[in-house]
Amino acid sequence: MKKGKREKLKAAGWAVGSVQDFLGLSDAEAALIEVKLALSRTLRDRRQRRGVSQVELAKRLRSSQSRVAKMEAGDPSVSMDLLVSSLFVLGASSADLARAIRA
Amino acid sequence: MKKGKREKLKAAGWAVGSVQDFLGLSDAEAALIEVKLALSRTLRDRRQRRGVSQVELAKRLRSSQSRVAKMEAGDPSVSMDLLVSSLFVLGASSADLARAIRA
DNA sequence: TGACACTATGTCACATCTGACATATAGTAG
DNA sequence: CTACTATATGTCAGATGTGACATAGTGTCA
Repeated sequence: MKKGKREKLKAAGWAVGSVQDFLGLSDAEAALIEVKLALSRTLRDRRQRRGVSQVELAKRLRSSQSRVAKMEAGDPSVSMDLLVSSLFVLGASSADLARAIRA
Repeated sequence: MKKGKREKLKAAGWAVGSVQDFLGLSDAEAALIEVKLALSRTLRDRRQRRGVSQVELAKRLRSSQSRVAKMEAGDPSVSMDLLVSSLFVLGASSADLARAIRA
């Protein structure tokens, strides 16, 4: 799977949909990126609402603050597995997850 | 994150929920596994309904038949990113994805 | 019978993701 | 100013995921 494209995307600093064909992304690639960005936003929102710091969340995940920052920044190096795990660690339910994804 | 636990799980051949504390899975770990298994089932169902073979799906994904088989078998070596990509390649929408997850 | 299509499972080299660490910036309180 | 907390960003060795391949099993059709 391609991944370099998302790097360019971030460099361009535009919304995903608007640069899809400029970057030559397939519909499936673009859809996946959009879902991951939606999870990123949901994660930051949920964490902040709960008054949890990135350091604290990292501890609960047995990860590191820098990785949490990357998750919330929509960094392409972050897997969907990690994003979803983080939401669950913050107490989200499957229904919450489904709601976050439904664009 | 842990992964060996899911191997045991498969070996045991039981439903996820029922062995959660036997394996010492946290709620978040168990929830993630359940979501991935739900995606597996949805993938097989969608692929079959569309009359697409594993070989054909693999071609569209630029992956291989064996990986598609592992996806549908709920193999722990398969990432959520790949499962979701596959659903999108099969024409699923974000709403379809959300529906599959809401277990 | 044999030939064919579909699927399952194991292995492995290589690509990607990961946690940890260093470091920088911004805000706030003393 | 200093000290502290929170967050961002880059790097890298080691862990995990990946496609490709081999091979086996199943069902179907002639």
